[in-house]
Amino acid sequence: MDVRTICLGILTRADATGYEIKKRVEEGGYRPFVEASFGAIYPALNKLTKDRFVSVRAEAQEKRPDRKIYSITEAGRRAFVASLMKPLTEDRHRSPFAFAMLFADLLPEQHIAQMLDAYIAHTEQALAQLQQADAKPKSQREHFANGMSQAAYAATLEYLRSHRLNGETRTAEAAE
Amino acid sequence: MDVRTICLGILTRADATGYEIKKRVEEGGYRPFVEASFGAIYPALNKLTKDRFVSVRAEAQEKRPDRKIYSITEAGRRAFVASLMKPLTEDRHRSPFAFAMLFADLLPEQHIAQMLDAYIAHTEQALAQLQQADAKPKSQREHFANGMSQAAYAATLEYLRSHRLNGETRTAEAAE
DNA sequence: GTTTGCATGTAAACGGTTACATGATTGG
DNA sequence: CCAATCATGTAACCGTTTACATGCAAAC
Repeated sequence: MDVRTICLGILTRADATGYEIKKRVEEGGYRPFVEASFGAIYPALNKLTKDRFVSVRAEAQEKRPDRKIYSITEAGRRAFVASLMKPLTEDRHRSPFAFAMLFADLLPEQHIAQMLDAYIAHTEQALAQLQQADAKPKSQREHFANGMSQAAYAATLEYLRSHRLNGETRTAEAAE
Repeated sequence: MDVRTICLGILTRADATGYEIKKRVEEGGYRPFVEASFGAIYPALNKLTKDRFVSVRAEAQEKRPDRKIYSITEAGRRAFVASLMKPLTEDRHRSPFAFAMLFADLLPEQHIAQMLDAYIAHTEQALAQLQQADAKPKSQREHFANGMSQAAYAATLEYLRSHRLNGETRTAEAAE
């Protein structure tokens, strides 16, 4: 999902500025499977405006840049739906942690333990954020998508917790 | 994990040509959390050679380009371990499917069903591949990393299967 | 008094993908 | 007969990240 499509999606829910779009991507139900930085969002919004997929109205502010509030147009809605309808690209799950684990035999035992702790903590956080987002009233579909992510995170956590000590024990045995 | 690091990792296991590195990334335990294309691998190997992290020996072949067999050097091993030791970047899970599901209310019911079926089939395949890779003798660590991915996939599948019909029923009710 | 939040934008650099070029061999 | 496998490599292009520029106000 490129940033243009992400922007269109967010704008189907409500009008927003570039700044607000970033916030919405970070919070709630969009994370963890989409991302967008300012450097990508602002140019994307300009291109969408040129293409007439969104319209802008500026709101003057004192001592601050004007708020540029974007709304999706009918053409934008059609383009967005069209992009969801055409065959989706595959999920891409890049995990430096999992990759590192494959080579854990090259790493000090202590460091592996730290990495595991950090990863578990991080996954717990992500899960908590998803649960929080889920608490707010949502459409059934959003609930569904959120639940899918929660299921994956919860299973990962359970696996890590139950295999952590085992792994250490086995390594200790192997060291004898 | 950039392609250079991925190449180094593969080469810690065994010498390989660029072509073989690609194959090993696609098969077995590396998928689904790493990827690398030829257009990335060959330049990466050239850079690694320049940096003395790998060495090459060419094997002449008739009617085919020479096989260039790469070996990791001591310096390469150290660089690889160092890159695993420094703070890892976060996992990035980009899921066009999950994103599309968030906006499923904009899509025809039939199309959603198709997307779900395709995604379930795809996830089943990925899980099967992981289980297959796991059947071959592996180090404990590789088994651990593989198991983590399997747990996540299995949980996702279970979730999708158990919520699929519910989703359809609810939608049918909502349509009345 | 420093950090965070608000608010927009540009430009250079980066890493990677896609398509192309070349071409014999084997298997369906 | 066509597709896939083996085998390397280049070049154009793409989207994105990162760093920079600007600057007030409120909260801690």
